[in-house]
Formats: sequence, structure tokens, C-alpha cells
Amino acid sequence: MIRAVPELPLVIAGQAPRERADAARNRVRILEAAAGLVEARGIDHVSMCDVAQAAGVGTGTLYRRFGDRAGLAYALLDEQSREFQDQLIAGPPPLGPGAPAAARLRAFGDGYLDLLERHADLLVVAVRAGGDARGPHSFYATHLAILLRDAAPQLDADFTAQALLATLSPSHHLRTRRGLEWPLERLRAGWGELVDALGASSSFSAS
Amino acid sequence: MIRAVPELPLVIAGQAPRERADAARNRVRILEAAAGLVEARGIDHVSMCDVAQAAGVGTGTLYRRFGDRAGLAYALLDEQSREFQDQLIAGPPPLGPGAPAAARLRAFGDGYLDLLERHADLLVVAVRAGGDARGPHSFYATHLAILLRDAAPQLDADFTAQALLATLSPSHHLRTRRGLEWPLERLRAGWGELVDALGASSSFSAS
DNA sequence: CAGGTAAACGGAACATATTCCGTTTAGTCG
DNA sequence: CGACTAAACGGAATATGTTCCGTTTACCTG
Repeated sequence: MIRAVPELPLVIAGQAPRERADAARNRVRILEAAAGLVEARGIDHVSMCDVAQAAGVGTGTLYRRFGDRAGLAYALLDEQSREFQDQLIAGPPPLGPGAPAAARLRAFGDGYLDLLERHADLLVVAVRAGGDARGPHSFYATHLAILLRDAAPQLDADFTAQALLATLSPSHHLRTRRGLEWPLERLRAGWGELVDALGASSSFSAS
Repeated sequence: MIRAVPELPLVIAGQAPRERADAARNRVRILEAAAGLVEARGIDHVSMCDVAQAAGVGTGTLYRRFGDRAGLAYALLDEQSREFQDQLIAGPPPLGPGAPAAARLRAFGDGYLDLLERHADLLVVAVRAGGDARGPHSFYATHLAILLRDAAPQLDADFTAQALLATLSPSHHLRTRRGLEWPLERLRAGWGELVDALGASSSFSAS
């Protein structure tokens, strides 16, 4: 469901100038309207005007609230994405802490592929054209880099993390899944082989 | 320079209904005008109308000739791209045939990174929104897959080829180069480590 | 409650990719 | 040369993302 998350307090939870009541109401209205339309027609057949009209607000309000189309798409994914992030931080192994790094890397791919499988179209739109400084991308990158430092210490962990994330990019996923029509299982297996190979190569050079 | 390449005969070089003279003339005009504008302002500040006006044609002609904005961008890259492809097929090693697969993989990354470095903005535009069936992508994928079958036989070569290409996608390149401000040398080194690791892992599991 | 102000609103205006379609023309054939 | 036709043309019309700005309003303060 749509939750009215105003200013996420984060670290600087000082004097966040509380969101006005009408703004909060419109945020929920917009998200509900957008979710309904996307559900019904798919994001590719929903325009910003459609959303504004369905929500009973002006287009200006949409943009004030969400910045742009990508921001709105991102907000629609917020819940799913947050849940996945929570599992990475504090969920049960192997996705969460407690399993060996190699196993967690494999689990990350599995989980992320699930996310892609359910929301690839939305994710394509949510990715900012220019590098997405905001959004969970950098969180995932950090997570992977930490695991890689453990599983494949001979590699540039940050570089490899970004590279692996590129292989999970929404547009790449659509190309393989819909363009090439590869089954999901192939992508799962491929990801597993790939991260295993990176780990194996470290055992090799370390031995 | 702009070359007037009409219908590329390819395999079905049968009765290509020769391009009309006015069409050929306009093709060249458009490409020259577009190249000039892109050179001067960058693709991001050149609209289709700008190009049409500079070339002295209607916008309809632009679309008739190149399909859409991505098609025009792709046509502007054609020469560079073709040259790189030629080197892969018939150039001197290690980019061309004759060197060990691992070395050719490394050389591919170096060469492709050069291409990205020079034309990332154009390449971002040239990539079709939906999977790019046309364009050199599938050529590169095949090339990499062949090398991978040799260098890392335990991996799914086609999957890994696509995955490696994803790490060379224009938007990913811009994120690392401009967003994260990583130096080109880091990307070169990272690519090298990555493909070496895939090869090393095969030596490991094969031993 | 009255007044003040910063925030929010809405929708018209703008920019730009893309499509449509009536008009023009290159190339062909008699 | 004089039709004839398929291809090409051009630019107006359309669709849609985004910005702008004059108006409205929630909230605070006295």
C-alpha cells in the first residue's frame, strides 16, 4: 500500500519543516492514482498528465512533489526497494548477515533479479538519465563492494561492484529477458557462475 | 567525414531499389549538418528541429531517413564504430585475430573504452530504449562470446558476453566517469582484472 | 481571531520528439 | 517529350515531459 512518508529524517533529523497537510494529502493521492494507472496500463502508457488528472491535482504539483517522471517512478518502487534493502542489512542469511560473502553475493543476485522481474519497466523509468546519485544504487554498490573485499580481495572492489550492478541494470535485464528471450533461470545461473568465478580466481591467485 | 552509404547490401544484395538522388543528397546534408551541430554544442543541445533547419529539410525527412533520434545518433557514429569492428575482425593483434583470447578480451575493453571516452554522449542517445536488435551490440556480444568460450570455458559464454557488455554500456560509463569521477585508467585496470579473473577461475577449476 | 508569509497549487506556456498527410518530384516507360 | 507512379518532401499537428508564475492556502504568531 501507499504510505505517506514525508521527509525521511535520516541523519539530520533536526528541524525538518514539517510537510504541510495539503501536501501530504496530495502525495498520497498522487501515489495511489499513479499506482492504479500503472497497474492497469503499465508505466509506458501512463503520462504525467494522466496521473495529475486521476489524482485531481495540477501537473505542477506532481513536479513539486516528485521532481520528475523518474522521481515518481522511484517513489512507486520505494516500498519494494526498501524491503529488499532491509533484508540485506538485517534479514536472515544468506541475503542478510551471517553467511559467507560468496553466498551473500549469490543471494543478492537472486533477490535483485526477483525485483527486476516484477518491476523492470518501472525501474527503467526510475533510473535517472544522468548518474543517479540518489536512489538505492549507491547503497547496493557499497553493499556489494563490502562483500567483494571479502570474497575476491585481489579485485578493485568498488569497480567490480559497479560492474556487477551494471549487469543487473533494468535495461540490460529487459534486453536479455525480452529481447533475447532468455529464461530467468539462465540469468540466475549466470550470475551465480559469475560471482563464483570472481571468488574462485582469488583462491587461485592466493594459493 | 560523412559518407553517403545508402542501403547497405549485406546478405540480401539482390534488387535494392536504388536510393533516389534527392534522398541521397539529403542524407548527406543531414549528416553533415548534424555532425556540425553536435561538434559545436554536444548532442544534448541539438534538437531534431535544429538539425532539420540546419540541413534545410523538413523534420519529416529526418524521420523518413533515420527513423528516430537514436537512429540519427547511430548514423553519426557509424564510421567510428565500423572501424572498431573492422579491427576486431581483421586488425593487428591483440585486438584482431592472432593473440590469445585473454589478451584479446583485454584489448577489446581498452578499445571500447576509447570509443566510449570519445563518444559516450552520442552512444547514450544511440542506444535504443527497447533492446537494440540492430546496431553493433549483437556483433560485440558474439565476438566476446567466442573469446570467452576459449578463455573461460566453464562459464555460460553468451551470458557472460552480455554481462561484460553491460559493464561497458554508455550510461554506466558516464556514471563512473562523470558521476563518480573515476579516472579512465581505473576503468581500464578494472576491466583487465575482471576478464583476467574469469580466465584465472577457469585455470583453477580446470586444474 | 486577524494578519503575515512561506509553501503549495494549478494550469497555461514551452520544448521537443514523433506522426500525419496533402503536395512535389525523380525516375521510368511508352 | 509527356504521362504516371512510387518515393520523398515539408511542415503543421500531436503527444508529452517540464517549467513558470500569478493565485491560493496552511500554519504560525500575536
